[in-house]
Amino acid sequence: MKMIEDNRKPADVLDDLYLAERRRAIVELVQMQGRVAVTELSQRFGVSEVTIRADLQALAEQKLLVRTHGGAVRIDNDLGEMALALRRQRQVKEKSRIGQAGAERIEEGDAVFLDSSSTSLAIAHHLKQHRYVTVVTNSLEVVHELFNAPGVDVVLVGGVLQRETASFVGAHGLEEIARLNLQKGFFGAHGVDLLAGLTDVSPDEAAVKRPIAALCRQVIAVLDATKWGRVGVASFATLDQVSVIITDAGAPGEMVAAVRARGVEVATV
Amino acid sequence: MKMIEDNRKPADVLDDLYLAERRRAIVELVQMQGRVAVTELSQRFGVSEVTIRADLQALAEQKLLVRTHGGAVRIDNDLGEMALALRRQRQVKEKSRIGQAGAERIEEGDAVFLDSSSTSLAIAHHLKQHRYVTVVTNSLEVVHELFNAPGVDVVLVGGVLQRETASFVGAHGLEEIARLNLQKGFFGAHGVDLLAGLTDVSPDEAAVKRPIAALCRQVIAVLDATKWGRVGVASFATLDQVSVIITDAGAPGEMVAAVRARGVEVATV
DNA sequence: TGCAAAAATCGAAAGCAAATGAAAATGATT
DNA sequence: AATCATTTTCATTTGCTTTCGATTTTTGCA
Repeated sequence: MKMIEDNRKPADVLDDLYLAERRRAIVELVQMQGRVAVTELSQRFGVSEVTIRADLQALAEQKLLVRTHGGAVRIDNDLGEMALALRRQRQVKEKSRIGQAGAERIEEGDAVFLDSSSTSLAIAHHLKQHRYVTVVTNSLEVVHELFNAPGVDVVLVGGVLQRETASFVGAHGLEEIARLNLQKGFFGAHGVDLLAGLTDVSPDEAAVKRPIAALCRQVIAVLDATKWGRVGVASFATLDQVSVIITDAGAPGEMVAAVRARGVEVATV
Repeated sequence: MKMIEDNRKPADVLDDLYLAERRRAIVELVQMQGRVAVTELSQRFGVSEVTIRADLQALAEQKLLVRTHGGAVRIDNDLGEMALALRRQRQVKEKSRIGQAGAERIEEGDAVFLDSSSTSLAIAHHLKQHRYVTVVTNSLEVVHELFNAPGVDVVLVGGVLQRETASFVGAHGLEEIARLNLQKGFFGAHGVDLLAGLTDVSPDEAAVKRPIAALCRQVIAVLDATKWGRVGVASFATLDQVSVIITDAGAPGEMVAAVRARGVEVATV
């Protein structure tokens, strides 16, 4: 079914632009919207479709956009493909209030660690507006998320690429990280348990997190309710190391109470 | 009504001043309004349109504005992102062929280094089909390119993110890299010179490449023709360290001969 | 599904008015 | 008289539109 747009909007029509102005505007539009139609542009700028086609062809030759039938689309930017490959996890990011709560605990001047969990990614998303923050991470997605956040310095812990988690393992360059004075470290985990502490399903991931957790003044675990009581194969931090657990409503009351009794702050958002 | 200026021109120099003043005013107008029309300027300054056109042409040659039909618009010094995208598009064909030639030198089982140059990215592109290859890099784009190449193991050299080049600097984790037995290292460069060797414009980048170049059995420089004879601020390898230079037709013959005389293989694609 | 008709989109060519540049003429200043 | 900014004149170019036949995509129907 086709959507019929009622475009009776004379106010939106940009008339009498110079060629260069119109083409600049087209590039801007295509950057913003991702796609434009010849008809739409023709109406908006008050010129014929032939003229718009000439514009699009010229702009396509300058690699400023990609021509398609009926219009044009944004040029495939460097990191767009990766975003596509990892789209599933990104949707989660939008909804997470845990990320917001985590970001609120980060102050100007802080140096923090974010691991490769989806909750860390959510924190990174909410960090974009911050300034004078240094983020240390082993997550490719966190780097991607913060690539356009000029106020945030990003330090990536190198290593071998794990494609499943888009992260790097192998503990490369820990000596340099150790000099960084990390105030807070945010760790997702597969499970939290009184005995096993924070655990991960991947021993490699755990091997990266373990020494970094030891470096952080505060270890902050970010866990949704389902993680309570679960245990993964590899522990990377004991409960004694953990300062704060950020979780959502639905965390089992007895476990929360037990954890609090061990001196861990539990924040529910 | 015509505006008549009472111009008792007192001295010879003031004659030029009036012209210069009008042009300065035009530049100011264009900066403020974003756009000006020839007719509008003609009326405002009380001179003919031909004169205004001469003004606009002169100002356009000085890059103080952009000429259009009927007027002129402000110079667009907007997105650095776009500039980056454009820079990346330059000489695509040549770089692709250089990348192909570089990729052909990589065999099964090899461990190679790729730096954060666009030619290295081209090599990565042609490496996608290879198997049992390990790529060490400090380039975010190389990682991205190889993310969906399951036959290629990727090791990222960590460090501080440089957004302009999408690379990581700071020499994190070089000890681990040193254990890797790198057969070949591919290095783009800002210039190649008999005395300075391979040079880069960024000291930080050079600081990463220098120790890695020292680790590689073979240092292979990948350079398009424009790089010959240029020198950047920071050297990262002497010519003696270089085994092969891959370049395109158009490299200056004398320099190529001189480099060959120094025992460096030069491959032209 | 599959295929043909219909609709949308496209490129080339022709036409037109505004804008342009080149060259000669004007005019002011020295 | 000489110079130089400016103007006038005019043939040419540019930007745009309209038209029309050729494509491509979508739709309708089996």
